[in-house]
Amino acid sequence: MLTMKIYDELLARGLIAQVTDEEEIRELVNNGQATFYIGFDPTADSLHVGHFMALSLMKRLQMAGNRPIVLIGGGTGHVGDPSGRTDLRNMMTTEIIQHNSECFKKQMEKFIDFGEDKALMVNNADWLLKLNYVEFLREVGPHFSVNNMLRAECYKQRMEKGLSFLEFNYMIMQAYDFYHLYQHYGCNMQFGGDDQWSNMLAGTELIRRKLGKDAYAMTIPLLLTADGQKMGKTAGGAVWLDPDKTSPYDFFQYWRNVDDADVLKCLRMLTFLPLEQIEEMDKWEGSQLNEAKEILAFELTKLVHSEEDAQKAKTTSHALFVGGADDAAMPTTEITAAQLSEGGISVLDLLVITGLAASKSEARRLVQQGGIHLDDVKVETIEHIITAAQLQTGVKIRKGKKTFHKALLA
RNA sequence: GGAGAGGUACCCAAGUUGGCCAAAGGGGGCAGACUGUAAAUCUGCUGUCACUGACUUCACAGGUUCGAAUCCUGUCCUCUCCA
Repeated sequence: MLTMKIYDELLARGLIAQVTDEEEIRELVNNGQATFYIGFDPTADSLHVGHFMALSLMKRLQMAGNRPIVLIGGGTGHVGDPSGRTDLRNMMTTEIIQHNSECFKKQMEKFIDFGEDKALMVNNADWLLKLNYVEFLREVGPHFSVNNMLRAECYKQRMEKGLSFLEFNYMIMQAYDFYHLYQHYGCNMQFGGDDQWSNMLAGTELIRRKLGKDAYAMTIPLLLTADGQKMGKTAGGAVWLDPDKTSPYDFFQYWRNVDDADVLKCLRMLTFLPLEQIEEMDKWEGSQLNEAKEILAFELTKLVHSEEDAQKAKTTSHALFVGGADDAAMPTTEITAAQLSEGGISVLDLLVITGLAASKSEARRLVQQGGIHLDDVKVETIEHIITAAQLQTGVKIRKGKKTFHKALLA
């Protein structure tokens, strides 16, 4: 087990979905001879769980001696990838793309070691944005068959809903990226989510046609829940890596609450725990899985935030669910004096201010349905008032079974 | 450019003989029961607010009418076929 090479470890962890040439890739990767890239389009101002999986793959490969290139899609972001989407992406302005790229960069530096030429970060805006249309068309256009492109899975789904020419070009841009990186940085491999498969193949194809050289591609399975949903999505949106967008506690809780059916898969794919240890957990059943979930949550919070944050989140989680005192990591909202009226605040207002309810109507419903507890006492009436004195010491609000929030007087 | 179909709430989708429509149904989400901070199941809720009432919604802007998601005009967008 200890001598397991990286490729087989990836395989064992379920991190390989499709490969262009298994033997070659195994060889390259195991011997640390791959210079590989993964592209990240700056579609938001923070990375999310989906990106995390790619980053952790990158890290694994880097530890095995391979050289990663992080490609920020500052250029492709202007076009928008239609893969895996049923609707048109909104066009982003150049300013937003730049801002997002910066945010990505900061977050990534936490995972990947960019020191001493061990890894590279490039932005395809640097070469894509200055392309000349006609020149570009003549350079790569002849190598793509529209007939073939239309057959690609990623476009098929869009054929019914409509696909604009702008998006149709995304594949070509990405192929060109690979070609560019191959030429300038000796990048011989591309990794990405399974939904990127056609785009990645287009790249290897372009390299073969233009240079007569071989390049490889490998995809990671999409992280799906047992019932086929994309992982890392909540009703409120994505689970972000930015602690200001998703607090370490909430992040911890997200993983603490995954389905039984998904725990082992997540442990294998996302954590760096030794496989032996994970296989051990695979034998666990029933409520014992709760322990596995906690390990999962702890490990991931540690990776994404810090060991300290993970410990805090865990302690708080215990305090809230099994009893205990330390609830330091509970999301907290400070109430200002200006938000009080006559020395207090109504439950409804409080719920809205803390974001536990999106509107007063929702807050009212929550209370009426018995979903709100203040310091473990059920709120019986929508007219309930919380006094300034109570806020002074801090009020623990519980919404439903597992959402906790603290309100404190500023 | 021509012909046709269509744009309804978070998503899908009814509703177009004008009032009984804040708008069926499903999904999702939230809450309650059950539980293991799981799944499945059952129940309720799911536009906003000053909530037994009022207000704003059915692509957008106008119009007809006592009254419009439903009728008329214009605009924008999508799909299908033709070019």
